[in-house]
Amino acid sequence: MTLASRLVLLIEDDAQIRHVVRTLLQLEQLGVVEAADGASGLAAARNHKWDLLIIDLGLPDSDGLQIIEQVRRWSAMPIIVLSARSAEADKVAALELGADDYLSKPFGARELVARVRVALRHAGNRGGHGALVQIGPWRIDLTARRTQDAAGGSLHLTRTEYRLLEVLHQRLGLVVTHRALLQQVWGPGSAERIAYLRVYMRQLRSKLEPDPTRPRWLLTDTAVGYRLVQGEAGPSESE
Amino acid sequence: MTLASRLVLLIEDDAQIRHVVRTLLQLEQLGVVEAADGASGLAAARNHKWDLLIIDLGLPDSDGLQIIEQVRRWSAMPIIVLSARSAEADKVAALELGADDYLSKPFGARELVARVRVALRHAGNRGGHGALVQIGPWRIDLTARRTQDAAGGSLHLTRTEYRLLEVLHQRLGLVVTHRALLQQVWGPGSAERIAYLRVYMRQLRSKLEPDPTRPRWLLTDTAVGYRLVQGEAGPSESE
DNA sequence: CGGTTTCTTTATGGTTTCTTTACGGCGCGC
DNA sequence: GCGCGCCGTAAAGAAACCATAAAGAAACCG
Repeated sequence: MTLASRLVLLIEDDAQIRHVVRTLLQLEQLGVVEAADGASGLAAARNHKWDLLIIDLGLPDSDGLQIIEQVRRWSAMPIIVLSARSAEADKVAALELGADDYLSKPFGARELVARVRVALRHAGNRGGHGALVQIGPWRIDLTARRTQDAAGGSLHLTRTEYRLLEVLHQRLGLVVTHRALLQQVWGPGSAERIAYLRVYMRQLRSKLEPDPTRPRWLLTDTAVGYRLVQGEAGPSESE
Repeated sequence: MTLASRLVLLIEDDAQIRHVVRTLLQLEQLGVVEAADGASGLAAARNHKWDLLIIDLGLPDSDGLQIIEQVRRWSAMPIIVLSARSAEADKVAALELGADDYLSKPFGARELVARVRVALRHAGNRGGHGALVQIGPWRIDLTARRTQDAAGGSLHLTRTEYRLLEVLHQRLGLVVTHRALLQQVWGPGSAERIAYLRVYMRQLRSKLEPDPTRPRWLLTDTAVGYRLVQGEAGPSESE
């Protein structure tokens, strides 16, 4: 997850429609998870943080309206309703319960995509923070590109430095090979320029590590790669 | 803020539809102002602060799509489109230009009301009223578009400047990428004109920052974007 | 319609960030 | 304890990026 892509939960019993919608959303660079019935859909809705919920009202096991009501008890995520029912009363009911949009089947592919974009546009305005990495005194928000300590002091890192931390953080605690780092940070074709890594690792250490000569969080695996470990304590010193 | 204080601008040439919509909205405790053509509608849109714009695409004097595009240049207010055209291409075009919803005529009264409520719900969630930004000596009311200091002195900012601040404020403290800023301020298709950003950031800094050379609130993230930070102290470096 | 504000576009010089190269140290196998 | 590979460190040139000024174009307002 280089750029944390957005995640959509799709609750729909008809496999064919599921496939169509999934394909459309994936073309929009969206991650899609499917649920085929209300029960598993509701469970999935609870277990992750979604950027959008698309739900069919005509589910076999439960009423889609009830699911909307449930979801709205704890989440403000955008909800788009798909439905075979096109009666006005159905639309009004869904919208009043907290849905943000309502499409009657059959719907056009491009219209669906456009309305999904609108929903995400709205959601995008609610700014959220990403995962925090803790390195010594520093708390690093990789998505916001912000690095602060407990006292509120801030530290400036460059684009490449954040990128490197991002890749290391994807494999938190595990070693990332030179090759993998170079490819993910500098793109394919940079696989042999290990010198970059040395320069940037040093740079990061001198910015983040209290004692850059004895790193506790940005660790070297000689001849293999580098590794990021998290936590206030870091690996204990053994002198 | 009560519902009664919300104002809706209705741009629609058909007097009959105007009457119907006005009646429906007034039953919702909404204030309604009507415009019968595009030119006066656009003028009205500029001259007041609206909570919602409802616009017919089939205006005699101008293209409704162009009006949407214009309005989005300086305002993020919700826009609902009414249209006799029900072709998918029309819907997609309107939604992509920044409309939030699209109803084809004939539409049901209750559905219109429900969708209006959804639009206002979104607007209500957005930042809220009295979104004040404090930058140095200046207190900026983004919704009212007024800028004053403690002594009562006022400062004039242009539409684009306010819009830029608005977008930055939505992600207060976080980086907003060049691309995101350009798209949200200048519309889609302006993604490559970073020069705009440079010019306007400088303009804002020279108006707002006590020392524009050394910005404390409007910060640059080289090769990434810009960010707005709030607070009297400003950023503190510890490098 | 004419003056004024606002927006767009371009050129220049300064700053930050990236890349490249060189050198000394450390550890490991011989 | 010696050679070899790998690592950390430093620094300087190159490239990318940014702030600034200024002027022409467009939009706005009376």
